Amino acid sequence: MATVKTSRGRGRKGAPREPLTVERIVEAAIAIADAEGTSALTMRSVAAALGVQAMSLYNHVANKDAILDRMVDAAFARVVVPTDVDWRTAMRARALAIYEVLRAHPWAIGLLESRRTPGATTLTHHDATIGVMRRAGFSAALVAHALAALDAYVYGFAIQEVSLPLQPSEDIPALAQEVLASMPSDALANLAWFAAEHVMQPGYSFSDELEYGLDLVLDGLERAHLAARPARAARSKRGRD
Amino acid sequence: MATVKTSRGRGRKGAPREPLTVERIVEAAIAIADAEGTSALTMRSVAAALGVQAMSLYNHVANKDAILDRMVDAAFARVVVPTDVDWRTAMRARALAIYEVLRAHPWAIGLLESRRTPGATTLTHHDATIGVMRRAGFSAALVAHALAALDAYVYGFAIQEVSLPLQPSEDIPALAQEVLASMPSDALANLAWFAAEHVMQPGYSFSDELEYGLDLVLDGLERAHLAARPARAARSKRGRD
DNA sequence: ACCTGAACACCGTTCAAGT
DNA sequence: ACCTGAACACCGTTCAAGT
Repeated sequence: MATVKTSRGRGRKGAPREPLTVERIVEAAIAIADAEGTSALTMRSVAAALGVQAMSLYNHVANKDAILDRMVDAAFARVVVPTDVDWRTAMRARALAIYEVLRAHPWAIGLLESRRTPGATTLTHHDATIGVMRRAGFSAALVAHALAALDAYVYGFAIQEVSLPLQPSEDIPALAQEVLASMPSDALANLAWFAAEHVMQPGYSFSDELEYGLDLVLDGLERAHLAARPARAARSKRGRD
Repeated sequence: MATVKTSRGRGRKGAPREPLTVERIVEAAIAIADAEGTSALTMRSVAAALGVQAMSLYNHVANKDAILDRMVDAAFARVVVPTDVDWRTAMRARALAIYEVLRAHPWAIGLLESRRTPGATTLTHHDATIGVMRRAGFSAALVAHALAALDAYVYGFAIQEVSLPLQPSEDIPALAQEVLASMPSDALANLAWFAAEHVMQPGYSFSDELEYGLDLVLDGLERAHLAARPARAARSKRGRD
């Protein structure tokens, strides 16, 4: 079919300007998933974006699953854990950074579930995170509580936000009206109350809920931390670390 | 190929014993997803389980997406919200029930993300949930906080659990050892400390973390609830409702 | 060593044809 | 009204062949 051979991708010297690498493959895959969603992410589409045939990818990655693993790792590489502030500030910043990544790359949420082999980046990140709490005097058990609770909350919040019926810009009140109209009016009286009282109010935005719950969890952890070691906590107020 | 026509699925009277319905299709789809995962869930596999051709399904459902929507709705139909107990007991039971559903049907977690059209069951469930808090005197804003925080936590916890590297029965300590051995030993000192101190301890089970974080969130909500209406809360201690 | 055409065994879905 | 065979335009992946 295609009788014309393009010379794109080749420099003046005749050598391939951009040789195919795992990094370039993952980069192209992320760009496609960001722009068109995971359903558009196929071996053929990734290859096409790189000006290559689908089968060439198999020279650099084992299969599509390997690409998905790398994509998650690459996305989370952007989450930095601040180490020069107190644990609460650091863990709060980390949670918000993870949330931003999941917002920017919604496909990462769906992929979290199926990826089971943490990359080097993920391991380093967790090491830094644990370090923040360890230096603040957290017991290993409390570190486990904090990691599980904070990550669960952020992941789950991102999931909820993605699965909302409509984009933020669209008319949520209108949808609420329509849904309510389709049912016996008194069957969903509480939902109607909630919609009228809250969801349909002018400034409503689900995203605003993120920090409320996050601070709820951080409050609880702080309380547990102080209860476990009140002496040292008081001592560290005046002095080092 | 298949020259033998079976008479299974037909009663003695010659009439189809189990006519194809949306309910039977969804039921079969759930059974397949539970047993073999979503990757085994195809129009052809669902049809085969019902002793029918793939194309017959289209007489009862619009497409595969419609089946997925129905599956999520059917799974969550099993979550009941107790209405004869105080709000905290009710919301705690609801959270644990949702968690149980997500554990029993791990495919539901992955589907949560993409399903955007709530069914009648989902709406009724939310109405009952809002009712529990409304009757306890929650403001609409606090109801929103509670719903977002609790659901985020439970969904996120289920996601984390599914994405754990290994099944509970397998040897997590062994994996931890292997991972640590593959890196420079001091590069992941905090992770090593955490693993030795906590993950590799005999009784370790990630599932145990669920209730800790759940109670953390419930504590925070209770505090907010009491702070917002201390007078009425005290009054309801002695008396009606 | 890296790239590729052709092919395989699958998908979801359409359509015209059967009863 | 409901079921179906054949076909379409896709998938991920293998393999033998090219350079």
